[in-house]
Amino acid sequence: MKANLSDVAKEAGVSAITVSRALRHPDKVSKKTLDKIMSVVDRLGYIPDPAARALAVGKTNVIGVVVPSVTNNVFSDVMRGIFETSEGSKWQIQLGNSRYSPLEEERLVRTFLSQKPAGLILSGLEQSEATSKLLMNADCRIVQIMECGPAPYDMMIGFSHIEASRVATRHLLEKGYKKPGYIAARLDPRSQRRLQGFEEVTTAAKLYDPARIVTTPRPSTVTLGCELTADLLSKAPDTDAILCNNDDLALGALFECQRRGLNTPNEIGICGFNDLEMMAVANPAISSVRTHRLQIGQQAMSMMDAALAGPEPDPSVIDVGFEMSARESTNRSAK
Amino acid sequence: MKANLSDVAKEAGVSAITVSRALRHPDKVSKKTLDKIMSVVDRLGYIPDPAARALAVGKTNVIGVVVPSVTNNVFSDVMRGIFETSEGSKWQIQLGNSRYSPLEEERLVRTFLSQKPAGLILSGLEQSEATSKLLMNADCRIVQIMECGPAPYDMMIGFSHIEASRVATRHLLEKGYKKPGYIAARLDPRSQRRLQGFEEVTTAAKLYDPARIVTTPRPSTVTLGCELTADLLSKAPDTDAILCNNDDLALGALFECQRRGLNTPNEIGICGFNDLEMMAVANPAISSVRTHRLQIGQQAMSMMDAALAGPEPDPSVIDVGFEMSARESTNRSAK
DNA sequence: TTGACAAATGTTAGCGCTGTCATTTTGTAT
DNA sequence: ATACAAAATGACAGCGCTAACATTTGTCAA
Repeated sequence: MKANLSDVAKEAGVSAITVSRALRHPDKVSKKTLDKIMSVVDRLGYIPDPAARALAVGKTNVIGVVVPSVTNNVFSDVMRGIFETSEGSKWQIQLGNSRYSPLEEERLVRTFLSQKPAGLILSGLEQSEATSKLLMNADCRIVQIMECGPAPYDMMIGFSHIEASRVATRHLLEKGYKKPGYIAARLDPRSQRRLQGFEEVTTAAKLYDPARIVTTPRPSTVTLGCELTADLLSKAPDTDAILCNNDDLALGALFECQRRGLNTPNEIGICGFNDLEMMAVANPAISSVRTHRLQIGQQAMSMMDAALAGPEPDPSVIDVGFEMSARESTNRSAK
Repeated sequence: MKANLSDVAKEAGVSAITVSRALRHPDKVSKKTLDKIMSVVDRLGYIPDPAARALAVGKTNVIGVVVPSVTNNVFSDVMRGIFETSEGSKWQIQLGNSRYSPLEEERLVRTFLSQKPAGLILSGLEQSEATSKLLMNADCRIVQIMECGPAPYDMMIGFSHIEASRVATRHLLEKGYKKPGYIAARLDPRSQRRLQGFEEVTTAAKLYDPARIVTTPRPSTVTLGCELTADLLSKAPDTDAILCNNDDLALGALFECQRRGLNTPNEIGICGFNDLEMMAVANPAISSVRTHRLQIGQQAMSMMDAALAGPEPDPSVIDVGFEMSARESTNRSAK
């Protein structure tokens, strides 16, 4: 019932390989036969079988994407960028959710590699030993996203998390906060580097106090932001600012402070991370570090496309940076 | 360099087909040879080539999932459910983002079908004419998610959006609100049915006023919730409650009302839709209609798995319902 | 007109796997 | 020991496509 290459070939009065060429390398076929073939393809509604092609060529059009979470706002933005940019191209995006587990990531990479993908997009700098080995020997292009660091497998796009949190911490200190705390959930490597940036800067300013750092392995939610804030404030009631590992927590922190009648920013400053759109419209508007999530997704896909299409993309490592979005929630002098 | 079936066969001293059987139908192979083959498989690190298998069998292990948005919280929860439940199974999830466009959905369905997938998971009741035709003739199982309605292609899991908004609207009326408004963004078919439920109930109660309905095709955000609320309040300043098409808008509505010094719930009630976790911790806590998004994803995948594994899943159409989460933001008498 | 070369098209074989059917081995009852 | 069925294994072909090489056709200059 479904037409295949030789059906089209027969109908067009040419050989199968000519049809194949017409479809894959139209410039290798004369205008006349090309037209004829195309009209037959249309008429028969022919659609090539990707499995047969994959078998013959030893490669697929699959680009595997491994993200640690599909619900996290950060990665949904990245994913959107990837999907948008791949649209219309021949690349077939295949998504895997590693749930922040290096082992699950390894399993996914294995599955993807068995499909002989054209490319792989992975999150972060560190993979399990085994995954690393797989990737080194992989016969496909690789883009690492979210972070910038040394020794990429291939290509890379992201920013420095430690530098971003240094900037946010300095912002709090500049605003005059003297007893800054830190709350974090789900300490993946990137979160840990952000915490590290906070510790560095506060230590240098002689304002470091481990009692003001509250973390949990639980996944981040707004509700958890409330709980961590409550925790922090019970352990160290004199805390005058909270740097939050992400915006969910920051919103939760704000809600919790409101509930306790603590004025933000005067009694307590709050700063988030990522700068989700809602930060700007909260009351008070919440300061945050803007990260370029959509752009990371888009450019990761563009780099991949470029690398697969032809000449090497230049550069192959991109630091997209970040910006401090200072708002009311840390503007102590205001009001 | 990479081992294939016959490498394993040679090494194990059997024929290729026996290795194939050992892997696919272990019960058709004697214990002794099975053990030998498995040890060789391990030693050689043999991984079957899915493309070759697909070509031989005329079917893949792919399950295509088409969602209208990868950033929308609703669908990220659904996706999480699907990914979680598929983990460990042989099914390979492939995700497509239709961006709420029936044409893009059609393109995706075409691409998926060309891969001879085992199954397809689609969002919503209505597809383009062409998509419908494709799906009717498709040689794979289909699960429609998010909504329940008549005439499923195959299987279905969701809830009644119109009934859900009727319940929410009645909740507002029961709480004594007399001039309820409605704000909505991105009017997909499901949003439209929710609006319809609101219109029905307010009309029946003789409280319907088109001036209190503000909609936009723009994608939903918290910021947009602020804007739509501002719009609504400028058009109909005496509005005493807002039913929001989703929780992003509801949070925006709350922020905007706070900014205007309007007390929620006394001067203005606010109700959202979906009941994202953050609704419960806002100040005041925001009423919403809880929808079972994770469950929809999980069960959609279970149904699919069951249908592909063996006997027909029963039932093949599931209404997971919803619950009204009444909170402070609509509790007029409180405080 | 002819030869030389490029462009266009065709032939053949094979990618790695599994369905079908044929054959061999094993187990069981007489 | 024999007969017979059931279990286990194997030979072969083919899924639909494309790389590599082979052949034909077309073009142009001498």
